[in-house]
Amino acid sequence: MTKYDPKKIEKKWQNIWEENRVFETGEDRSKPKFFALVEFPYPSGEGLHVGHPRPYTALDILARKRRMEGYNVLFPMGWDAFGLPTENFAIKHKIHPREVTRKNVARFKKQLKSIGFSFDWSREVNTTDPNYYKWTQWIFIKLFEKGLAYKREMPINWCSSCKIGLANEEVVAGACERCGGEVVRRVKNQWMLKITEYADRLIDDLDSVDYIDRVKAQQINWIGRSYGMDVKFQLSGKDDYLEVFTTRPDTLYGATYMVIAAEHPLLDEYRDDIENMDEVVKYQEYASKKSDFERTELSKEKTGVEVKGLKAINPVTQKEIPIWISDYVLMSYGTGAIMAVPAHDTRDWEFAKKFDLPIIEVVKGGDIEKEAYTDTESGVLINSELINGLSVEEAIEKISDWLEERDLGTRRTNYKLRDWIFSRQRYWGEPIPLVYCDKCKWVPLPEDELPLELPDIKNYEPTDTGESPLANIRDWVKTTCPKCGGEAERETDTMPQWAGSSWYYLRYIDPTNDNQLADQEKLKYWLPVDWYNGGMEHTTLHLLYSRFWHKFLYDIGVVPCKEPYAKRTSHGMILGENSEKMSKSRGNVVNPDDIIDEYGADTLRAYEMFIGDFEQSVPWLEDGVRGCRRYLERVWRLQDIVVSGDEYSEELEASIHKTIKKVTEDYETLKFNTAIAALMTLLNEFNDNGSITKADLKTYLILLNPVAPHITEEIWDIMDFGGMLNEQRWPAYDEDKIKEDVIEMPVQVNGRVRGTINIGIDADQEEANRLARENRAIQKHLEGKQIIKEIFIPGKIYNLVVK
RNA sequence: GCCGAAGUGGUGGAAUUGGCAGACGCGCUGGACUCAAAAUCCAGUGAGGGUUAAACCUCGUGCGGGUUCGACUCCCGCCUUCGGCACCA
Repeated sequence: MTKYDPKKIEKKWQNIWEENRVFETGEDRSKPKFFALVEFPYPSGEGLHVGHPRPYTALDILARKRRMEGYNVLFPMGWDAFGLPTENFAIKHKIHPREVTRKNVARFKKQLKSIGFSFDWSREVNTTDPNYYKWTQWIFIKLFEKGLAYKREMPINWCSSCKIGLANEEVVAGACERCGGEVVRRVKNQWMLKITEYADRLIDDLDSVDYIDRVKAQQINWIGRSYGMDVKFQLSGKDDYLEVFTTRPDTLYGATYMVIAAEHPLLDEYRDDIENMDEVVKYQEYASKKSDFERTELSKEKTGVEVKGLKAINPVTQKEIPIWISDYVLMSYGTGAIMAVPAHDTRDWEFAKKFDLPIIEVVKGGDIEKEAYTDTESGVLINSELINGLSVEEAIEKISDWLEERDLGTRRTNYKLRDWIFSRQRYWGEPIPLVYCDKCKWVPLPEDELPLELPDIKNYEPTDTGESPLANIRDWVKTTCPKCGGEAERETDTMPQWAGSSWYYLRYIDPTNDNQLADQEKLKYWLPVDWYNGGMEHTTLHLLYSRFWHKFLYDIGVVPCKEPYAKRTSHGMILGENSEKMSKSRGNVVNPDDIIDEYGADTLRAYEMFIGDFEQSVPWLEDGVRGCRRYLERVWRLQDIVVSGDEYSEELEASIHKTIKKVTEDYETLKFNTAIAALMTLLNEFNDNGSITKADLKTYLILLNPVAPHITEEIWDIMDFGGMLNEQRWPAYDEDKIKEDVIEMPVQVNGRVRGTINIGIDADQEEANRLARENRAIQKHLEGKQIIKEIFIPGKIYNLVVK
């Protein structure tokens, strides 16, 4: 027997698969289809680390298995290649981002190919390819035409020393990552997408898809739908009011003051009435330096300033109450103002205690001297004239009706979800294909002018006015209006990286179509994606954005179904040996190239899957890699013990059927670690048995093939089993062959196992009792005791309770 | 802080979803083979007690309570770690 030499056989089989186009997807519509999708990577300069192949191997296993089960499988790969790190690299090293991307993609592709994934490379897409982003721009224009894209003033992070806008990532502890300068919030006119218009559908349609529960929960909570009221508080002595959103109008009698966001427009409007404007402005400056995240931290000390000279009137008590500003109220949620009910809200309570504001209990049950009473679900209203004695639920209804009758409030659904800030003042993104004309305002480019290509420039730094670098190319910016032919200027903002990744799965279906995003018939056959696996870190942004775009495309008749992904699962992260996140700065990054070089791609794949629960994060341990290599060596040596025979060995038959069942089910439920453990167990049984038939080995190789495709193909070939392994049928199992007639049943006395009895699978309690009494170990625990209760679970356990 | 997860031997993890805790692998210990080493093979391996050896007993799934004949699994309250928090992707 030859030596197991992964270097040789892996390259060999990768070439054979490629030459024979084994994994290219056909259009055989008679077969059931299986569209398996993994999140396409961002081709960073660092290349792959061992975290990347984890989800890819998982879905590769499913793709390979489904092919053997007779499915027409689409398993594609591409590049999410626009983005900030490439641009920053380009700025630093004076290399065009296109060139950086080209190199990175080439490296990634070579690495992925060396792992032996069964991707259909003929369908590769790249978001930075003009033929691709033509359609990203096309979708944006459609959104614009349907009124779902609009411009609005939004705060951005502004480095006061570099004079450029910064990504959140570039702001470290309130300072600019590049220069350490102070970062403040500054408003900028930004393109926004109305994802909020789809909020209800994005929640409700989750009922129709098979996503793991924690993904659904995260999406629902992120959208944050709540039912409540907009309540008007009249401004004292003014013909104007301050509106708040509240989910608890029943606590209105307990509203003893109001808090508005530091950016609330009211402050500007009534600046002449405000007696302490200096103090207010100072606080506004203070708040502008904080992110929303820092502002809402509960643990921190509450800060705020009373707005003197302005008062509001509580609509039910008619009492005048003060208005404060504080950074715990955000302009981006609700109306940017709250009615504070300190007795029943923790933050309001802390604020009231600190600034000595009145606290009025309106729901009975807590001790408001000690803390806010917030767990009010079963409470009863007090100190609330109109609704005293009512339950919270009844009180909400009654007071809401009362307010609506008097035009003091309106029932409304509110969302935490905010519209999507779509503009970036950056170079390396899709240009927004709009033109501004004084006469016609914003005008989209006609379809035949797409793609609007990114112009070549030398300097990628944003301008010091905060505009994108494109604004400096006057020739490019100056254009004519497509509508009236007059003078016009191009939009210089680009799109965020999310744009290209919001619809890439569609392009795989028809990657070279020049006339439309994808052919209708093809979309009808392939959609929806049957199984989409990706990281939990993409649950709220990418996944939601792409569901939003898909729904929009459904609305305009481009795609045939409401949801893009029928099923969504999620993998855990692979950590470094020190159990910390792999990163260059921590120096714990493991490169798959090194693993392949030393142990082979099959070992890498097997370890990636055997390492632990697929859905959990887990540290990478090189010792474990060696264990998988040893396992494959043992598989290789099975060749030594093969004897002829087209039937399963009698002694192994039951185990083989059991393993087929276990492996088949475990692959489908992402329990790759236990599938491999079962294969290891069967291998041990093979070796204990001393010999195996050809049939035993054939089935074994097929079951292992999705995990370790190269070694199994090679053994199949050496054994001359005929054809290629990847063309074989997935084995079936026979339930009758697995069933055991007699089982070893544990017998407990007072809940502790004291022995086991061999008992027929269908035996009854009487039989169990007889056998248990015959068993000496069990007998010992029954002597001199009285049986007061017996629990017998057929086929499982027998428990005797004695006294 | 808010939302979502996780916590089991020296170690990665397993446990048919309330029924023998620790499958499978790693590591370690001992043995075989070898001039020797590596590789390979065989045996052992949760902790404590007990025995010449076994049997056997007690404890044990982050911490504290609870439900149950029976809890890693369910309930209540904590602690710790990880993912996300909207311009990293």
